[in-house]
Amino acid sequence: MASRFNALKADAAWQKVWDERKTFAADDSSTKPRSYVLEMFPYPSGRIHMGHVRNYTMGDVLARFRRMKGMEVLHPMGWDAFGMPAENAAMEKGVHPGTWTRANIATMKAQLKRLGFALDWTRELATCEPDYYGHEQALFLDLFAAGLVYRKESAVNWDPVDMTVLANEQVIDGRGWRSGALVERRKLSQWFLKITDFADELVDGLGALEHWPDKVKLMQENWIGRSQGLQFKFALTAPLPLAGGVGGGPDTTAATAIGEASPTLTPPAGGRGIDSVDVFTTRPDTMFGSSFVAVAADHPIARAIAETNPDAAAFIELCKRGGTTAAELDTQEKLGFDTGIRATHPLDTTWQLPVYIANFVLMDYGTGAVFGVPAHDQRDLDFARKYDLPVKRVVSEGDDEAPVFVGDTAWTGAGALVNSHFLDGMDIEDAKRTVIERAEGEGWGKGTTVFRLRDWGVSRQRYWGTPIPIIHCDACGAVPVPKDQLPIVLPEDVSFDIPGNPLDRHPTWKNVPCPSCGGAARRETDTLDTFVDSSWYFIRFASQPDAKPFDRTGAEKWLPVNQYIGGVEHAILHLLYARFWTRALKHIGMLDIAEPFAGLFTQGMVTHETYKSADGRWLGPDDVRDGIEIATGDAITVGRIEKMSKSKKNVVDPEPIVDQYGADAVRWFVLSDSPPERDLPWSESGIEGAWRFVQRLWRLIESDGAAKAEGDDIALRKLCHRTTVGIESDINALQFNKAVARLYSLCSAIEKAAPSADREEAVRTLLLLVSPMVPHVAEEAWATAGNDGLIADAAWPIVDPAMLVDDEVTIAVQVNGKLRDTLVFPKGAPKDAVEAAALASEKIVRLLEGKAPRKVIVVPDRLVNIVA
RNA sequence: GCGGACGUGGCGAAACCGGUAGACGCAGGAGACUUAAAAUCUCCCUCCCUAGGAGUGCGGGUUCGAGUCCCGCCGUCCGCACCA
Repeated sequence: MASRFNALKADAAWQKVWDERKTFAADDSSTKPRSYVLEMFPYPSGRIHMGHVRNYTMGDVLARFRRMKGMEVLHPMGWDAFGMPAENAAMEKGVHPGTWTRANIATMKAQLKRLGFALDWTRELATCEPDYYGHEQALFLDLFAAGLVYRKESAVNWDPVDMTVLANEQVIDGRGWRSGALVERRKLSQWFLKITDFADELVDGLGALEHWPDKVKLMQENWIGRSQGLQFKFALTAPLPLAGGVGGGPDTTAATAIGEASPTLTPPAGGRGIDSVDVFTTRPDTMFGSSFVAVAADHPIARAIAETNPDAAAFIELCKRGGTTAAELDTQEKLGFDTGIRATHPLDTTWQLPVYIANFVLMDYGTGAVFGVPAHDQRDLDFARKYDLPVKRVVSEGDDEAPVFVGDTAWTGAGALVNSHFLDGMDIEDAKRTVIERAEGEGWGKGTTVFRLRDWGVSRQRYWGTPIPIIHCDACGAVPVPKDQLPIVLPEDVSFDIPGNPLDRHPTWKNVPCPSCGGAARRETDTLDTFVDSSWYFIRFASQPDAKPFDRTGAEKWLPVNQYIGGVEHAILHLLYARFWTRALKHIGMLDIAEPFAGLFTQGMVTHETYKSADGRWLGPDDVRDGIEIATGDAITVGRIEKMSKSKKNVVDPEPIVDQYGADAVRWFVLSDSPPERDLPWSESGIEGAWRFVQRLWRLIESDGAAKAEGDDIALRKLCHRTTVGIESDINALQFNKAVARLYSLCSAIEKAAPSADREEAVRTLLLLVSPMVPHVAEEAWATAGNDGLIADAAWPIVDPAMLVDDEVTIAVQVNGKLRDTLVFPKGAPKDAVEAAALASEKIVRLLEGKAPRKVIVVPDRLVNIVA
């Protein structure tokens, strides 16, 4: 027998066997209990990285484990294959995005295969192929027919580098999430999905997601940003004439409260001018504390005034120049411009409030106008102090009920209403309710819910995406492409030598007859945001008929995904969109699943030390040995352990590591040590340790079974059963680091044990237990030991509960809570016997010096604490 | 600013419901085997003034007993950000 496990040879051999036998293909018609294990599918950027290896290894262990436990497991893989990098490559290298993407897929697929993942490759899909995106177009049309898709001209986030529109979610600190370029505001006609129709459900549904991290649920909740309050009108004392460009009804670019066409301004009966201003507040209880009204710089009132007032126009310009980054907002002073207009307080028509234009009011939240209550809002207080506006207390701060509020910290806490007429003495919640009821009764306001979430703009001015199946006709408007004409396939003959979208200048693809009237018309040349592609791929994995996106019954057999695993960077975007899409499909009756992902796990990143040369260049791990730069011989500085990134050069490419150590060592390493939700520091010595363990397993198997051993080893047998239960719970909780520790312990115990029948059985158990993690060496050993079939198909060891019971326990003996001695007792020994033995212990007798203990606490089978 | 998570040896980390802190691994040290090296095996490995004492970021508290619970600080990381 060979003394070393030849990973290179064994890996390839077993991968071939799994492939040929389609071992991991999921059977749709199986009657076994089902489990759908899914990792977020990769973007085919070129090569897999360690983050992929870690992500897919975790899912793989779970999938293999569940198969061994007798479940029918769906564990598929595909490619999130549309997107910008392919077009960038096209521009840089003159290669077609499709050619580049498909080559990357081939490379990465081969790399994944070399890691031995138990994937059902028969269901592989790539979102860039017409047999995927054609079905997506059909779904888009279904949503369109259901009224969940609409087109509107709107101010959008325009990324000048990527030359495309970004969703709000894709703008970070005013910059494009991918390009990092400063985002501009542009007006474009865009397609939107009505995610806001589901805003309430998307928040409420989070409550039922027991197996999601609280952190992610909280992030989604904050993102959706539901606020309940009162929307109401302040009447203006004199109508404001509408100047030039602002005339007519509600402004379509202004954000409105969700679910209502709430006008931000109301023309008076005569149809001329603005006579009121709508505001939204979450604190209607504080209405008697208000001292001003403030509108956003781009509010219709502000614009109307700017038409005739140059000072106002100048102030609006000043507001627009203000920065939007965190630091700028923090330091920016609250500025206002008194318009001279006065608003009438709805609860006291003799009370008039000044209307300001203010730089801290946002047009795209609520109604773009607020009323200020300085005593109970810090921002309002800063503003009031600056412009010398009244500061009136309406919620008592402890025992302070004085009407005039002094100090510079607003009181936002609980308290009883004061100085508020009919609200006096109520608590905040009662007062809110009372004011809303009154507003609704008197018709000047309405209880409303406002969301931070906006509708999802899905139009992208790019080539490499799903074509939006719409044709624009001058006579008929936007006409859906008839379903029998799907898929609308991207034209191959495109070039990327000029910036912009090649579809827009394609002569034959773009110009088509109108499906409705037959006249000359143009295809929509925008493509869908790639987040649409990833919003339903998990459904297509579960069911992939040719003629439709999925079969409802087929999909419902597998869905929801039992365990979804991926990076926390998708906590909002992808996961929110997929939750929305699932609800939208339910809404139109295509799928009856409440939530797409029953369980979610967000894994940590793979990190590595960083190195810098003497002259400050970043160095890669291969450039460095024993603290010196190999090329120059100079000493290097070791920097922080950080996420692997090309810019810091601290990337370790998995492929050469697999070449050198084999798939099992890599898999074992990424499962070891660090808890999976935390970052994993990659290290050369760590992978060597993992490789040593694989070899150690192999030696153990080789040394076993030469001659049939006889006899019992009850302790070892018990350890096997205990380890088995432990690992089951570790894997179910995705705590692979703990499972690894247990396996090391079992391995050591077997190595130390004398030959016996139990030891032989223990080796067999160990093999089964490690097989989800290191499947190649496990298969090789399984076959070498003469077992029939694959270990991948073998059953998980059965635990005998009787074997989990210990008959002896070690009892700690403490004096005043400090450990002084230990005693071994049969399990369940009577309290007084244990107490007597503890008090009789030599060490305890010496410590007590003859004094009687004041108290003795006995915890059965655990400890004795003597209080001296 | 708001919200959240986390702080345990040289390092990654364990510790069920408040009950023997540091399992397991990495690095390091000593020894065995070997002509030698590698591999492998055995032992040591929190700190200190070592019959003992101290110790889970710091300071208090509850308890027979606190890494774990409570209060107050300090620090690190993550998310959101003028959200009315």
